[in-house]
Amino acid sequence: MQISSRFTIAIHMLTCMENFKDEYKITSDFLASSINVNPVIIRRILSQLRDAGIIEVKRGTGGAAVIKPLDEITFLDVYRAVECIEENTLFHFHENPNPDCPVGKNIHNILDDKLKRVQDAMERELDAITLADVMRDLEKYIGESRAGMK
Amino acid sequence: MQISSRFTIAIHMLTCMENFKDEYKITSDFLASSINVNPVIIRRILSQLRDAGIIEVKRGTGGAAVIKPLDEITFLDVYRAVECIEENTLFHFHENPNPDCPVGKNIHNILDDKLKRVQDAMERELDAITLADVMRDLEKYIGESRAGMK
DNA sequence: TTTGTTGTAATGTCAATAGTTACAATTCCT
DNA sequence: AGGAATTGTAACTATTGACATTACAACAAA
Repeated sequence: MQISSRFTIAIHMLTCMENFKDEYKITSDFLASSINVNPVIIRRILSQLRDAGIIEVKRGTGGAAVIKPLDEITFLDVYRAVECIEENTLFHFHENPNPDCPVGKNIHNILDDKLKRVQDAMERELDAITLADVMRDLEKYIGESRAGMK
Repeated sequence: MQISSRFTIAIHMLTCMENFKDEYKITSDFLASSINVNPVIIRRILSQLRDAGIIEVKRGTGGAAVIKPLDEITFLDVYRAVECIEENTLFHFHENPNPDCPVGKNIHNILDDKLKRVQDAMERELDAITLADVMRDLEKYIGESRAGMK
């Protein structure tokens, strides 16, 4: 099973919001056309990012904007905002191991700390990457394509 | 989205196969009763573990057994055996970013190495845990419950 | 040949993702 | 005040993957 595309869509959205903030009004339609998904998908994720305190969204008049310093928005923040996952549930554990079997009785206790180690390792890495890193790379790519056009 | 329970089931299966290898014939029905899932689920995972070279399964007469040293069976081996995931696909990327947008055009290039870092971190940790660790903990728990019975 | 078992196909149920239409609520502009 | 653009959300559908279940052919040993 994969982590849903909501995560990469959310990163894409934030990158657009930052990159185009001075040129365009950032509406769900605008974002939808860069990402190529339905505007309603975008609005749902906008709400999740807003609830996480990462962006603000203007009703009526429209427009969304990042409200946190980019180097304080980690991939983990975005992951937690859009992925409906509770703590310690990256792995789906089979529900009803047989309590009358010595293995079935103890398997949960045995595995829990090990699975947590794995999830922690992943989240540590997510926490070490920020939107500022993404913007830096974007400018590099855009700069290169400009140079190529000369 | 979560990693499917096939993974914890597979670890449970291997633990049972090792723990009961001298006492019982390890059939899919036997494993199913410890894990509390349908025997057909077990047989499918048995096939995957066999294809990965971790166990052997006897047709006709029945019985499955681990054929690798426990400390050489890592969680990553099991994960790869049962999780139908290709390399670098932990994250589901949205398919059609707009190539006419500077962000849409570059977002894949920008994110790919960062997502790979996250997946690598997770796999490194999975690679550091082996079935031998699980068996060691199991014996500890079983020992304690025996002591408690005195 | 009987028995117990594996391997696998076929089918069903359920949950989550993702797409879409529709529209009330909101806000700005004139 | 009225109109235009936009957000927030409900409702519905389609698709996919997980997991459960029944059924049975293939197989191996007693």
